[in-house]
Amino acid sequence: MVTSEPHTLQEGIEQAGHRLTYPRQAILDLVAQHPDGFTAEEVCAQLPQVGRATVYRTVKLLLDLGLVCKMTGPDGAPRYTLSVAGHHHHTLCVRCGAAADFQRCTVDLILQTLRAETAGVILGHRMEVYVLCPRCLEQEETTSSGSPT
Amino acid sequence: MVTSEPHTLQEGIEQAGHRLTYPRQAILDLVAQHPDGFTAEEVCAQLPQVGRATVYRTVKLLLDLGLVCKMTGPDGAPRYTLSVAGHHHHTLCVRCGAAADFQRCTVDLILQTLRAETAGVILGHRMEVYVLCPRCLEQEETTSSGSPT
DNA sequence: ACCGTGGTTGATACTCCGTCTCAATAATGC
DNA sequence: GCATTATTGAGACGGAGTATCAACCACGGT
Ligand SMILES: [Zn+2]
Ligand SMILES: [Zn+2]
Ligand SMILES: [Zn+2]
Ligand SMILES: [Zn+2]
Repeated sequence: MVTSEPHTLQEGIEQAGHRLTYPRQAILDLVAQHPDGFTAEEVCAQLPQVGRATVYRTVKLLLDLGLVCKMTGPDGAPRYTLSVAGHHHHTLCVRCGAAADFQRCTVDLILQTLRAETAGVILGHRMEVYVLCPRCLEQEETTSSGSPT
Repeated sequence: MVTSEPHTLQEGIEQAGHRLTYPRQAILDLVAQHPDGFTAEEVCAQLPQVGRATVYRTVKLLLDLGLVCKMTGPDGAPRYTLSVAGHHHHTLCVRCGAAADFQRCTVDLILQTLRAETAGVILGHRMEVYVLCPRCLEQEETTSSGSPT
């Protein structure tokens, strides 16, 4: 079992037969430091030495390799986060964007019902739960009671 | 019960105190003819006499009034469809874009679990089911068995 | 019917996000 | 070290939506 489940982004890239170049390494490092998720533009901003095209390409590569997940904010803004194994979805903080996984996907129940009702074929689904994360919630409360401008 | 539940887009617009102008009327008519859903650009294309800005503004207006729903395709492309009363979601054909409602949203079950687990606050959710609609499914089968190029 | 007010329009410029192009560059195998 | 090939990055490009702003039109008051 040499080339099984990659445990790091680097491994994933190399196992897929892609070169681990400097720009990629930089992006991977940055991404790994943001378990809460990130946007492509955030990466661009923090790595001015790396070209925008390369950032987008690398994110897409990670996406194709299943190493990161693509999420959609309330306004449709795309956001990415490190992927975990297995079927899962995310909660997304509407304020800071922090993402968290949740595995329990009882969507299957809904799909079963749908499958029985529709003559078409179900291919997949998307689900996102929008939250105010504990940290932002706390801030919100502090602000509203503290300094009522 | 004079100004209750609007039954047409026109009524909805007027009840909200907005003028029912010609451009709007044209957009509303077109939208009403596309129960399967539509994109803003489709409307633009079919109504060259109406400015793009107006199309986008009107769609946004309908959205704000809750008369249409905004969906997100697998690739993130926005699409709109006439709204129905009550909490619901949509199935979206990945091929032709046709949208259909489904009311049964057992997402609540998931949310209950999440609520118990998280210290944050759940504000909302998004869910879309991607399908190959009956019509497209049929075509697919016909094509693959009929002309194997 | 006329006028004034304010909502509405639409051409255009602009922003944002992401992709494409293509010559220069870096990694790899020999 | 050299050829081969993947990768890079500056900049052009494209699609989607918004901002601007002068012209316009619907409507209420007279
Ligand atoms: Zn937060
Ligand atoms: Zn699921
Ligand atoms: Zn279809
Ligand atoms: Zn729901």
